[in-house]
Amino acid sequence: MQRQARRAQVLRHAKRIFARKGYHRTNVADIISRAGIARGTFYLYFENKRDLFEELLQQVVSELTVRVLRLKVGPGEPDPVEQLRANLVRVVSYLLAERELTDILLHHSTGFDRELDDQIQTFYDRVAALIQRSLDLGVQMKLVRDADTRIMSYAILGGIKEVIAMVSPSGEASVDAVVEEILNFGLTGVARPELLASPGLGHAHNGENGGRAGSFFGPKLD
Amino acid sequence: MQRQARRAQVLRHAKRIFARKGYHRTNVADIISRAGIARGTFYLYFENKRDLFEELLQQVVSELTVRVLRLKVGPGEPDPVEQLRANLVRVVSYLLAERELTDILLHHSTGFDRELDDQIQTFYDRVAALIQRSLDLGVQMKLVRDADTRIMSYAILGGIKEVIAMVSPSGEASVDAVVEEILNFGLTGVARPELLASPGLGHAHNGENGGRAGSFFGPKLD
Amino acid sequence: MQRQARRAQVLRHAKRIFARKGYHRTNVADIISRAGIARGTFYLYFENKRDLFEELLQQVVSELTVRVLRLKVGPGEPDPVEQLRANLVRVVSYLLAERELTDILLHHSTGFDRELDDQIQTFYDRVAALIQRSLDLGVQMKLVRDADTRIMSYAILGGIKEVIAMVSPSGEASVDAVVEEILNFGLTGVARPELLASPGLGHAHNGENGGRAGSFFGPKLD
Amino acid sequence: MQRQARRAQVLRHAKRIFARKGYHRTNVADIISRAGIARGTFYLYFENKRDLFEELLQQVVSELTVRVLRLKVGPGEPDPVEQLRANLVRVVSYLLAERELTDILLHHSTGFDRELDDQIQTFYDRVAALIQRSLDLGVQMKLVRDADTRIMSYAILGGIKEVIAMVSPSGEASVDAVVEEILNFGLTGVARPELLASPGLGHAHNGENGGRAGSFFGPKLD
DNA sequence: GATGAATGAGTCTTCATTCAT
DNA sequence: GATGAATGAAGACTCATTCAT
Repeated sequence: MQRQARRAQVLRHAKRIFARKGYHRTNVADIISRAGIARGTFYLYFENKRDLFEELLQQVVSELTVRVLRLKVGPGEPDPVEQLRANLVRVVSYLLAERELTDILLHHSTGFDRELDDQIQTFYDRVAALIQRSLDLGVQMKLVRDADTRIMSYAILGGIKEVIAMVSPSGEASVDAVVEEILNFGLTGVARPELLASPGLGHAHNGENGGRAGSFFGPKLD
Repeated sequence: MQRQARRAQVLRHAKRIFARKGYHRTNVADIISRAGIARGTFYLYFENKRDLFEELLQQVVSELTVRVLRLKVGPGEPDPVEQLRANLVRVVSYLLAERELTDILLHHSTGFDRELDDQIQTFYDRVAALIQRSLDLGVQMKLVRDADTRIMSYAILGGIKEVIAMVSPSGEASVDAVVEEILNFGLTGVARPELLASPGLGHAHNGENGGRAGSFFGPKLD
Repeated sequence: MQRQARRAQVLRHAKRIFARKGYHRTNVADIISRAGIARGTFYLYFENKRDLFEELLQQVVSELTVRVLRLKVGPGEPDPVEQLRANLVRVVSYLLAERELTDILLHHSTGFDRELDDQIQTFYDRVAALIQRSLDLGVQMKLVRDADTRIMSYAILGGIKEVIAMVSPSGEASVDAVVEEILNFGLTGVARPELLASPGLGHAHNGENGGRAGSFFGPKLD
Repeated sequence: MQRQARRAQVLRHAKRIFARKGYHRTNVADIISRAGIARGTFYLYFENKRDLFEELLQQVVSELTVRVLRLKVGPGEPDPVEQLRANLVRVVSYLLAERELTDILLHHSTGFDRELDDQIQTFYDRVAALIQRSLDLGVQMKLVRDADTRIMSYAILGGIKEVIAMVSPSGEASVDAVVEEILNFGLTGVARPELLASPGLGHAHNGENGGRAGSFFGPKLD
């Protein structure tokens, strides 16, 4: 287990450097000097640089995969939104806690390899598929409007990624606050709810802002 | 002009290769062999590989910058949503028309250089700021719910990016369809509008159709 | 003759640049941009860069060769020292007038080519041989001490080169002053003549500095 | 020490090649193939080609610097000429022993770099200054004729350089013989001493053996 | 296991020279 | 003759990986 400890130590240092400089600007010399090991030792624990990087990437990916659960419907199951919220809390808290892995995933997980690129893309596709499934469920339950849930799911995924990317670097951010914003946004968009509660987009009630909403969420073109 | 034509030719080929393989896996040999020019010729038109890449990147960035207009409010100005839609149409149609540049921007614009990275980040921040400004405007006009518009703006930006990234490679997407999905999603989220104007979720006022979404868009925990 | 004028123009500009930067740091682009001609035009007048450089070098070399005359002895011939002085005046005045060529010869005429190197070396050897011949003549006439005239000749040559190199860059220097210093030095070295006018080196007369000269120009070891 | 041995090995081979071909015609491939090392190994020990060359150059320069001592005057100090001789013996024996470095210094130490060029020039200027100081001392002691000691010092320096350059390649020169020739030449020039103490040439005092050299070391023209 | 010296394939970049217009 | 775009050989340097100790 000494072996595992060493590996972990190197991974820890490499993680930090990869997060900061990305894969290509990080060289093995950086890693070993930070980790305080010899060049040869590095290759005792990792097949090569790419292998180490891949391991870090798979670490995030699998941690995240574990944290995203399929929504369950049925008697006795928690409210779907609660399930969403719980998913988000698990994901976001991990991402914010593991800022370096997050940075690697969001900023440096692209462009070495068809293989790694695909791996990441597959992960995102899986997440998007889960989101889409939830949406489809919502549509079935008439809770979600009947739109292109595939596009929706990627929009939500992208929103989450970008918010996390934005929030991540700047020190401490409240997981809950971020989750609520994402959740609200994903569910309701930006519009004030009372302006929307009429059939169709843009047929807003006349609210207190005297009819101008009509011109804001105006009629769709299509 | 002969000169400009040559440059354009090289840019065209390089664009394709960079889009496919990214910056690091693309070498000058790839570019020149595709472009059918000699090694020296390349350096006649570009200072170096990075310079060429930067030019492509700045091309997208500046084209997009031009296409995103600040919303204007006031008598005689078009409906804000129309302005949003117009922005989106300009942006999305460009991105879908310039698939390769889009790929470069979305997948390969990170990790060589502090400088280039910053340039891209600055661009995105500018876009997010424009979005946020529109949202703030909406809040003032009581059309947008009063939430963290900064986070919202990044969520929207991220949504757009991810949808474009998903839709771009297939090449079969209609600009209008994509724009409408994004717009609807951004404005109203996923929920059926008539379910929203209820207590519990987010900052919603107490609307008239209380409680129907109770089980799905249920009360926040915090 | 238009052709010769063009050539001369290019040579003039190239001369200045070569003098300043040497052969290797000077590139064809430097020369043509200074000379205001196109790249191709350069090769209309010169076979290549080396050819141009060689021409400049041969220009100095042949000018100098012409200026160094064999000493003539015999009734009616001028005093040998006058002949030396005249040689020096011709050489030095040329070198100081043609500072750029001088710089090229003294600082940048080495290290491209066995051939050019040899050419320069041959030139210097020829000059040294002429000097040696003068010295041998002097020895015959019992005016020059009987030493290794070959070494002497190179010492004189080196002295001249170094003095010219030192004097050359700093603007105007009097040809006559330089010539006299060289001549005096070459003929008499540094010692005060009256301390030497005794047989053998180092058997100085007791001068006004009370005998310490004896210890200064002390007895030779060999 | 293993490291130093390797460095020394590379330096040794590089020295030989640089001496033979100069800086520009020598490429890294030459050096490594001679040294029997791989390309990468070269850069393990030297930052780049210039760095290696600079090191060789500084090696000669500093060895020589150490070997040239300021003349000391005062009771108990050795005879000044002995000190000169000792300096020369140290310098010349080093230069003849290190033929390759000598070649590099004398033939290939010019024209890559303002910086290196300056370094060499500074070295020569320092040596010339030391020589000048000795001469000034001699003037004070009335042992050296009162002439432009600055020019004299460069003349002496140049003489030494040229003699060494001439003598070095053959490899058959005796240090002592060369030193004596240089010393005699520097001190007494070429003239037979007994002919010098006459009016007419240079700054000679009127000595007792007036006029015998009249026809050879005749009156100056100016 | 650990070390770090050695490796060499891979890339970029320069620049003298050519040649079609 | 003049031009300047194009050429490509030559060379420097990097860095992930190997291997003898």
